[in-house]
Amino acid sequence: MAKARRDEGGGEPEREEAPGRLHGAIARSLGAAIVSGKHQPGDVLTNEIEASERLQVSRSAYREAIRILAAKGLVESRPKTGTRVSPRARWRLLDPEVLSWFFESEPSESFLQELYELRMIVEPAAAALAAKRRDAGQLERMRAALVTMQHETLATEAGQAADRDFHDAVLEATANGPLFTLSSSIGAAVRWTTIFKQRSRDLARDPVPDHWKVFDAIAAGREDQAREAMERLVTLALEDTRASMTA
Amino acid sequence: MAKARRDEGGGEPEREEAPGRLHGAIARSLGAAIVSGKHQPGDVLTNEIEASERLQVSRSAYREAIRILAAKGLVESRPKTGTRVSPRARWRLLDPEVLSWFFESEPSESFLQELYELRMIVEPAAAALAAKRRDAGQLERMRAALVTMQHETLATEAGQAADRDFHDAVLEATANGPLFTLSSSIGAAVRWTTIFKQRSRDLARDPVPDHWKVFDAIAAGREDQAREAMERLVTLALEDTRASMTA
DNA sequence: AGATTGATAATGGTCAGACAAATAACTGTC
DNA sequence: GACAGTTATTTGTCTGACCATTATCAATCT
Repeated sequence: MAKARRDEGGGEPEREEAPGRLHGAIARSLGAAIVSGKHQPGDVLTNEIEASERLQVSRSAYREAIRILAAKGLVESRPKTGTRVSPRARWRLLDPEVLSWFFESEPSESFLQELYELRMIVEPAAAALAAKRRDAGQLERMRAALVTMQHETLATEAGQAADRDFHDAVLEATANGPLFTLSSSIGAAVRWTTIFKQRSRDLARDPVPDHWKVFDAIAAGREDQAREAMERLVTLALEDTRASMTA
Repeated sequence: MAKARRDEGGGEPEREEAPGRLHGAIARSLGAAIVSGKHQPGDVLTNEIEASERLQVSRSAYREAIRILAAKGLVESRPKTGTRVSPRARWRLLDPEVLSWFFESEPSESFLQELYELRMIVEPAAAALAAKRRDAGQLERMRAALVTMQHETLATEAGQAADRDFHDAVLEATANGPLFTLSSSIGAAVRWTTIFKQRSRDLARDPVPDHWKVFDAIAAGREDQAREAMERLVTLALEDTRASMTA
């Protein structure tokens, strides 16, 4: 009899999404607490025995979580001293997971600003490279993304995903592995642009035409034009975001 | 009963300077094997029991190593399927440790090229930002680095460290956290420039004057000038490296 | 035959408790 | 007061067991 594969029918208060692996969940929770400032750099975490007891998990699960955080530069462990939060300069701020932990609670305005600055540096250059190296498949992916974006508008999740996908495709078309790694960071900035704009109900400017200009330049192989078009796009996005933030 | 084993019964040449934590050593060894292509994306690693037995370590130590690699996007574990090497697009290529694993064996020429491309995008922009925001302490750090560099030349370790420190200080002076994160990547590229140049004994061009030009512009607060000076510096470094590589 | 369902087995995931190693802090000595 | 040895605390590692997930394949039903 069709055993429910997914039934969480108990009286439990609905948990979030998939709890996934235990160590992952612990890492996420602790990581979010760190990047949000609940645990500040220099703070010493409660020792493994107590911590694992409090969380009702085994010490090994807790330790694996700590290893994850350490791998991302958030904490450092030493015998006798314990595990302490590392100075912010060592955090891997561009790691996708770290980024996502940042955005679990609302990130600070200054952090968003810094991400935008990075975008402004990276994306125009990426667009120029993409104009030089894009292949047919990548062009098609960009085109499809923009079509979807136009259809769905940024009000739907599908539209927003298409937006991110476009920027992702541009990065990919640079054929530069390290550069492509920044995709998640760019994506995070893009996502929050939309969120802020939605929030203020200020959808005055339609971003799609700006995107098409970038696309056209990349398709035509015009590097400088692509760079400039992307620069305009990011500048406008930043302006919109800033306007929505202060509002 | 085997007690804690630290002896070298097998004869594996692991005589480096890595007496650190065991899980860290395992992660490093496996990570290096992955980025060097010894284990290719899609490959399934031998299961935890066998792997830990072969390495003569406990399963927990091995698992913590795997967690580290997973946190850096190099592998993915699932029950029944096992742990497999992730597609390259998920690797955190800008993570300092991943980078260092890359450089444990000689990295491919194309990878170095990509890092240079990133440098060319990031560093000029960073220099411009630094010109706008640098404080006295950061300026002094840059100056001191260049003085050391001049004294020691790039033939000594101290001189090379000073070189990296200069570039690091510039990144720091941007007052942009995410951007500063790229310091290790830039540093890796800088380091290899020197290695290649040393190798070919072709120390024709003295890089110090180029550095001073960047410094002067940053000290003077001239953004455009700083950007251009840094652009020249990186371009020349790339040329030198390319020349040494083909030689 | 084809699709669906159920059992099987392989693997990672978690747990428990013990001992080892490192080291900050303390203590006694000179 | 400086130094050396001791101690206590914490992470690090080990062992062995059991749980959870899921790809695979066989049995069943349509």
